[in-house]
Amino acid sequence: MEVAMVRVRYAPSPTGHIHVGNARTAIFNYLYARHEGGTFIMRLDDTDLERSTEENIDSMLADIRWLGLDWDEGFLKGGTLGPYRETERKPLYDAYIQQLLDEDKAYRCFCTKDELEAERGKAEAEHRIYRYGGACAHLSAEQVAKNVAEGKPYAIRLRIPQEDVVVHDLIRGDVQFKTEEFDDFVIARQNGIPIYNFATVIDDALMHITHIIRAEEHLSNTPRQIFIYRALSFEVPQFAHVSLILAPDHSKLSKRHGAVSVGEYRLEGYLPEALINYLVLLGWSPKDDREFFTVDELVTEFSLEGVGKSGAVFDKKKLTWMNHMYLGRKDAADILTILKEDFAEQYAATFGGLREDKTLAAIDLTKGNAQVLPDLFRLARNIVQLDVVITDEKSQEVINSPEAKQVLQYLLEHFDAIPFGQGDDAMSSWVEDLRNQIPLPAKKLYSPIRVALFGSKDGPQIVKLFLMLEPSSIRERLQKALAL
RNA sequence: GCCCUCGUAGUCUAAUGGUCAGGACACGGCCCUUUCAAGGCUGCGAUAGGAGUCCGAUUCUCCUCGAGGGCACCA
Repeated sequence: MEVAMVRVRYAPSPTGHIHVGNARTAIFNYLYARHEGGTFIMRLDDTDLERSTEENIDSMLADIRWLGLDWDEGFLKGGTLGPYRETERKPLYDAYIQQLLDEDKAYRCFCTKDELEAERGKAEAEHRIYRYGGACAHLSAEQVAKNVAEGKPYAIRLRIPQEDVVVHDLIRGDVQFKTEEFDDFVIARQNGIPIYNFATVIDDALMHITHIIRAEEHLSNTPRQIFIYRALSFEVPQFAHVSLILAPDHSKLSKRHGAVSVGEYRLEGYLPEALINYLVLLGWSPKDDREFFTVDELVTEFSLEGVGKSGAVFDKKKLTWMNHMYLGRKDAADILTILKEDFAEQYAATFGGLREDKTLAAIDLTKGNAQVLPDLFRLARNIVQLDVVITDEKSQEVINSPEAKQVLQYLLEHFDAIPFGQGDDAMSSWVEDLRNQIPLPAKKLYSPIRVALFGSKDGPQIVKLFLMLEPSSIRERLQKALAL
């Protein structure tokens, strides 16, 4: 027997940049597909014409590409089961709606909005659960024909069988729903456009999606979707509902909580590998203590069994910490490429016109102290620019101290003794030996030097600064600092 | 209101019907180091509450509470 190939999809509504919650869903789908050797499909749920602009589609795709989630089939990629935009699939929806009508599994509902509202209001007043009363459920063929002939507008409702439904969820187990919770719901509006639950089922079924991995908010709608699968004799796929990502106050993550989209994190200077790593850990865990994973490692390790059930609060501090770790380990050359592309303006302002090896060295020297990419401009500027800007008050105090004068004075007087060009070891021992030359505690001795050369009492090792900077530049910096 | 889901420290999480409930972020201390970061050690800190089953429950059952989601001719 042939094992069915895993096919999963990511079906965003292109309304702009991708929300981190959506991004995590995309990542889970991607990882599952890759882990199973399956197919990852990209479909556009672009029926919201107002918001689904080309511009929004572009920024959404930019986010996906930035994360590195390449898809095998679908929008812009093609495939045999397209089209892959919902707006181009209307004829398919129409055909299946017609089929349901022909088989009397669905019917035309001529009720007006007012009538339905009255019905709903009455139910509420009587404290009953509102369900569609079924006024149009059993109209005679003649009556229907007459209404249609008269041009009465109608929606299409699906007949719901009197049976309980169980959703077999790969993350949550069996979830039971009672038949009385459902009424004959609308699958196509008066204007003929199908509602989301219908379109998505047709799309998923026709594209032979085997596993639907999506956010928990869809769990309650899954029974309705299952009714549609059954009515059309489609095979019901496997479901996996992932819990939501929450704001620190446990509310929905929104703009008022700061950055919420992938695009914003990119602009703030986060690395895609750090974002992915962090996002994956929100809801998924290996069964051990490991926390750092490359995408390749995630592909081998990922499983739906490892996905948790409870909602997760988005903790930017931990993301930032993780980004910091990734930055410290990343090649300076790779960092430089990103700075040039994503932070062109700041790059030009800080490193413009500079020899690239100088820039690389400065980045290499300071990347371990950066939390997000733009930090590098602040940190590296004092290395590559002629004038040193003192970064904070504490550092200012250090350079103003009498000990600082003493140290800087000494260095200038013995400038010729500094072993420039004689290698790391020589410089190292010279820096070491300073402690014998100047009778000061290490802290008092070294921090003024760092402030003079780097603008901050914290940062690179003194030895590295002496090795990295031009001797003439060092002399100048010492003089300037002394003159302060 | 009805339905569904979830509930381990401030946050992300691991584990177990029976060892000190483990790791990470954050926070505090110590070590290392010329500083910060990194690294090492360490401290603070959790099984929402109540019943029940059991020799024993954080784990199984029920109730309560809390949080989130869904109930549309939105997606």
